[in-house]
Amino acid sequence: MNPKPNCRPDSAYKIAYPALLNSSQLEAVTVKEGPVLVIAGAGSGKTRALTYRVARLVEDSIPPQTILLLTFTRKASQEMLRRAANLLDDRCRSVSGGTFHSFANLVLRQFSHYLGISPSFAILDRADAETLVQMIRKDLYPGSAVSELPRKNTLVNIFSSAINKRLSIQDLLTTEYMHFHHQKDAIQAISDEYTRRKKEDDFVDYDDLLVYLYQLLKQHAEIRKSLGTRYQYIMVDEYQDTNAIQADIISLLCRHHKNIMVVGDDAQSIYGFRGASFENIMRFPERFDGTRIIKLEQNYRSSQPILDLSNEIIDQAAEKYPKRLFTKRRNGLTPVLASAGSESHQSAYVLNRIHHLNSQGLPLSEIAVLFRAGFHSFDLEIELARNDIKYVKYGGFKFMESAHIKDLLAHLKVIAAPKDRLSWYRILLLLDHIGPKTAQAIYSSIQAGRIGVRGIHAINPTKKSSGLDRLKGLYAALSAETISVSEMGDRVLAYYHPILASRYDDHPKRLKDLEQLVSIMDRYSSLNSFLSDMTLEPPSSSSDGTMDIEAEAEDRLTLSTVHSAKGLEWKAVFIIWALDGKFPSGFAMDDPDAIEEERRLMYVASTRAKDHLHFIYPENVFDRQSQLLHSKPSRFLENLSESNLDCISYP
DNA sequence: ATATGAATTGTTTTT
DNA sequence: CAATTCATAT
Repeated sequence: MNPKPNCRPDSAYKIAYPALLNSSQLEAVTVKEGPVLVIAGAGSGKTRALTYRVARLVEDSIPPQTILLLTFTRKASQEMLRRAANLLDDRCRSVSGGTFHSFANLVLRQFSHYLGISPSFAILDRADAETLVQMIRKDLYPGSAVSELPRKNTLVNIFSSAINKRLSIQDLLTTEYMHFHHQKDAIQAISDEYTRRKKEDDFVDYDDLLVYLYQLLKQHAEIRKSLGTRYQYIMVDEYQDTNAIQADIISLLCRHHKNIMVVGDDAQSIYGFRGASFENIMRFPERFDGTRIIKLEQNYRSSQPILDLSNEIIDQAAEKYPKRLFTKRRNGLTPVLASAGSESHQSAYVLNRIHHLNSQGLPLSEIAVLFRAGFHSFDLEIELARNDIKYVKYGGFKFMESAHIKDLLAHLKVIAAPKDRLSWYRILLLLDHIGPKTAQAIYSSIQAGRIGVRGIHAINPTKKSSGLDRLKGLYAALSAETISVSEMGDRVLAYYHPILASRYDDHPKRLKDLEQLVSIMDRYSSLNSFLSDMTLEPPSSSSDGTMDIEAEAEDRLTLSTVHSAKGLEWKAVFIIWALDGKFPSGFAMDDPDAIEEERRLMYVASTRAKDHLHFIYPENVFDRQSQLLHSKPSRFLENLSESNLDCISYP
């Protein structure tokens, strides 16, 4: 029944695996070769299993560099490797780990010439891609009324979906964007031009990272072999949230050894909007012959009542791997569904319960408030501040996308990638008397010089522009050979500060952000790695980065979108805006697949809780978007057994 | 060509 | 309600 893939006796290992793991976990940890699919329910110790497997492989004398651990965030892989190192020894720290995107970045920088792209390509984040698309739209269809073409945000969504779902733009428009179908030629033309300009300006967007990596592996057998040899043992976490390209990358990477373990939970697939498909995990065994399937079903996190409710929520899902979570924690409190009169009552309810739990000795760090969308917590945040409760917020607002941060980074990006047109435009447009036309002209002459950033010195403005002189001064200072990354940050900030002050009324607040960014730079010795990290793994919370150590020491409440709460757990969890039309989002209402994803999202939310679980919804909320009055609780919480959910009214 | 002020519009989730 | 687009003055 329990195969022993290793010949060494248990006693030969430093770690007492059999004593520390249940039998399914142990199987996942000790199986060494071949394709393995681990179906790991919420809270079933999948992180634990992966961590121990890393340690086990290393203990079996596998060179750590040949182990590749692909995770959803870099933080997740770092945490696992840290834990593995604590279990065994520091060798585990040299295991290769990161996200698909960061892995692709690494490989592409090395092999870019095979693909005909520059090794110093700049990575476009979402906002950059939108800016570029917008420029193209203006060039190709000048004077076109707003309503004639989709907005830039929509255009980028279309391009990205097409790639991630492996559809042509034409097909995608017929299936998902019928209302834009009559503009298919224009949309296609913009897409083609977008592709062309990315090539021309050495830009690579998020999707390109994956597509290029795929092409590299597909078209160049020698690289496939070399990378396949370099990475002998591959593990992928959160496999339910990977898309078709990522699955193909995995296939190619392990074509020669088949040592691939993927771990995931189809019931927690919540990134469909990004092209993730739980088909991936469902069809893994078909794709890899002889796949061993291991199910982790014992839940170590939640009490039985919380699990009963969660099981009931997911039971109504249309499609899933059959599994049933169980726990030994028989006793516990029944989850509560509270209807509040208004949003402020909802906040009052949360505050009230937090005070109560806190006074019973539960630290704030063991409590989280979760919600569907970032802005859902605004009212609560005001109340928390008023009551002097410290919190960290994850998800929603994107620090990296605020204008002042992008301004500062643009000044650094052109040092690493002097061709970066978008950054140059951004820098130049900040100066007085320089508009789009002048910026374009200056950009052209900088490029004509072919001497990188120094090209700026050759510019002789027709009009007197003190701004341009200051800019030249900045780059003269920055081109000193010995300057460190954080010194660069200081210089740019000193240069940018007057511009900041003249543009924004709230510049003191923004200055603090910038200072924080510069202090993050302290940790980097290379500008390039700083810049890649900032686009591939931007700080995820309002107080990420600098204050990591203090933040960990300080007792804070967590606010988070459900998406950003994936993989985490707390003793007490409050899910606010559990209102039909908010959660599920009104957006998903007319699409059955989208509703299914919302259901899984609710399942993810509820399974974060160990002991206390509360759902709250304000009654009678008028939604201007849909012109509807929302007054019912989330449909996922309706028609459940009465014994599983306590319904109350507040106040 | 650029700057400024008025009108309009569409609002998730994230690498 | 903030960000984007449009129209007008410099």
